[in-house]
Amino acid sequence: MPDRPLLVTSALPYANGPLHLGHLAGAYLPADLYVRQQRLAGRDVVWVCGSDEHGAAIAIRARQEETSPQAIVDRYHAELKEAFAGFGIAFDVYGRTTSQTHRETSQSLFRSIEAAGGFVRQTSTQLYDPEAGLFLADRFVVGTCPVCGYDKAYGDQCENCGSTLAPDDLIEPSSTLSGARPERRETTHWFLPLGEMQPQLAEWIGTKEWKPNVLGQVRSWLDGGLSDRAMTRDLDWGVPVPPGVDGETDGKVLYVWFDAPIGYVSMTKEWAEAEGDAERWRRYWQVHPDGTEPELVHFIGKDNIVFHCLVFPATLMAANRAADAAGNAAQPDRPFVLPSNVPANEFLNLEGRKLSTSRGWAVWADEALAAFDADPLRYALAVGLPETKDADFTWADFQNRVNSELADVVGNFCNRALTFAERFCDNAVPELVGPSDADRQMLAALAAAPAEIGRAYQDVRLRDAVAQTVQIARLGNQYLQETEPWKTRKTDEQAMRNTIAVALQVCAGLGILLEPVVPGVAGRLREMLNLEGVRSSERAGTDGLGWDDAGRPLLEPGHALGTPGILVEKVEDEAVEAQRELLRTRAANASPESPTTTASGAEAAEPETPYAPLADEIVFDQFAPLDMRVGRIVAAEPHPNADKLLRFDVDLGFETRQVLSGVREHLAPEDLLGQRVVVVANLKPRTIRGLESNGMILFAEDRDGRLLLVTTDGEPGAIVK
RNA sequence: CGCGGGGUGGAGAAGUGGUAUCUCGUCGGGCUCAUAACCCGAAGAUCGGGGGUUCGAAUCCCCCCCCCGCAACCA
Repeated sequence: MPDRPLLVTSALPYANGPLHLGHLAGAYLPADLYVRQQRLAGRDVVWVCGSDEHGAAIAIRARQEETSPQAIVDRYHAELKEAFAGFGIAFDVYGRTTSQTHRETSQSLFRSIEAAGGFVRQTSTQLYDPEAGLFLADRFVVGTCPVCGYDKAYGDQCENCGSTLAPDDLIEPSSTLSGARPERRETTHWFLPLGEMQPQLAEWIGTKEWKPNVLGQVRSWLDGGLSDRAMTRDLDWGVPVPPGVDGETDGKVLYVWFDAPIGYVSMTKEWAEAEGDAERWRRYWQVHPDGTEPELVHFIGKDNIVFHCLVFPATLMAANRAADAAGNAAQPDRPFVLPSNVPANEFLNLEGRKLSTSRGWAVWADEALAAFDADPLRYALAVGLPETKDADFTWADFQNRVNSELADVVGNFCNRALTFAERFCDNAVPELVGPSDADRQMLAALAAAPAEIGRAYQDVRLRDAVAQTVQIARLGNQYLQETEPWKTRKTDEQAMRNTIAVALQVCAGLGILLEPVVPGVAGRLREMLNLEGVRSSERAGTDGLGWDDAGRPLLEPGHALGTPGILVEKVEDEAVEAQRELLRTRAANASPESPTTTASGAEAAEPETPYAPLADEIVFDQFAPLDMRVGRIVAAEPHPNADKLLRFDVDLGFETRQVLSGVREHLAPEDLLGQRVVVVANLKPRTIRGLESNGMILFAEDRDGRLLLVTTDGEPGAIVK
């Protein structure tokens, strides 16, 4: 069973931002640990990843920054690749979805599914921006509300009066992208008929023994009933819908969630080409002619579960069905395998708070690597992986784990054995003669380690695997304490030599067992031991000493050792304090909670986001209908039935009324109490999730999305004009 | 009654019917080969709360509370 070829994937990072510790802990470090161990164990494994470079978010961002999407993805692809390399994340290939191979692969898959009737086409009318040359989502259309005359109503609804609108209802509609007047055009998209495929998917999922968080999520989707999903978009950035399929393909691209997972396939192809055997990718993706199935494992964060457990498998099923239907004898294609495991991780918090890149609450990979080696970071993340629930990364914890476990237990144990050998055994491995019970027990524990720890890796219980590895060094320390070579040196020299011989064998074993977690440390340890011939954990192979060899004595008697030294440096207080300070500073500059006044806050770094363009000119008659009043907030509390809403009682002088506002994630109720704010008082009341909102409180929104109160000294009820 | 995951000594975790385990931290002791490291011992948990099933419940059933994610909502 371990002989089945293994393909591992890590979620493709989206190429519009840099890498942070949360990403690493979710889909990359776990996969790296898993894959390195499998490679050491001699497994035939390929690990693919790459940048996801398509999608509307990148296209829109390029427009806003007045640059090309290609320029954005080029920049972040290079950054991501470098950050991964810095952390020792050893993919076999790191590709990108803008590559030619990927375009061909995803188009060809699309075409064959389409040809076999695997898609359903559905037509609808949508607004089209003739200037920008693309279709617009409703919210990218603004215009004047036919109900209240508000001039910045969106295509789906008016934020002023609450009317639900269709883009067609707007007076003077314009595109937020180009300002052009949108046209109505018909558009047809290709849908994957998930509803129809549900029985197949359910049957397939039913046989799985995946993590509870994954299965729970998937079952929930199935119970709710799957609906068909569009696999194409009207956009000018992405893999074009292949020409030649039945239907209008102009201006249409594949939906990112259709093309990105196929990236796993295309990147495997690119890997195979680089290996000099272009057809070799099939070995890891398709059922072999002899019937053996490769294993496919997706490492992802919990936010990607539905795509990897339902949508992508459905795509592969559709492709397999298409291959069957084609019945093309000339090119009989073998079926794709479906994922055998999807070990999705939960999320990593930072210092007790959720990560938030916009609020500066994140540890960026390059910053962390500027301050620390990759290994200590890898270790601390690995022992605190969010495997079963969200985990918290703190710098205090990082320092503590690295110092008291990696340095004190592992590093110091090796240092004890090596320096003792240097001082009292001529820096060579003594011969084991007439071992004691303690010696035998220590060697037995070492012998059992590879299988036991290997099982933890195999089951993707990575925290456990790492803890068990450290446990070997802990046993080593106990063993040294028990056998007391510093005493037997004077009373029973052979006993001392036996102790050192055994301790050194344990070190040698650790030189392999530590490799998946802290490859740099493991390499240095092997150098100090002068232990050569261990196979690489960075690419698959069977040459040299492997995982299972870690359990047996690897050092011959008389073997000359290298130069002992400090194996793991401690993390100094100042270093972690500097990181905490960095985080604090950045968060203070970005945090909406920080009570900085306008005066002192003005010194803060200016965000790079451009100002929103000025809206179209209006005439006084359009402004006049608004009746705005000063109101004093006399009660503020969360909406009982909505996560983002606050409920206010506002005293308008002549009456007190209830107003709802979607600011819960920006502002704390207690900070708002007693404030005098500006209220749009003649807005038509509307009920939202069970409570009526009678007016609208005005807020100022910064360019980075922060909300601030618009306050005034006026008395409640005062007219604002 | 939206859906899913989780709540175990100060912190982080293991434990799916039979004396509550491990790591860190704390306190006490020991050792000196070693990175003020290591080893031994102790204190510390009525396993989120309440009911129930059982000879026996952290574990099974019911109700409730809290945290995280998804969905909804953001006048």
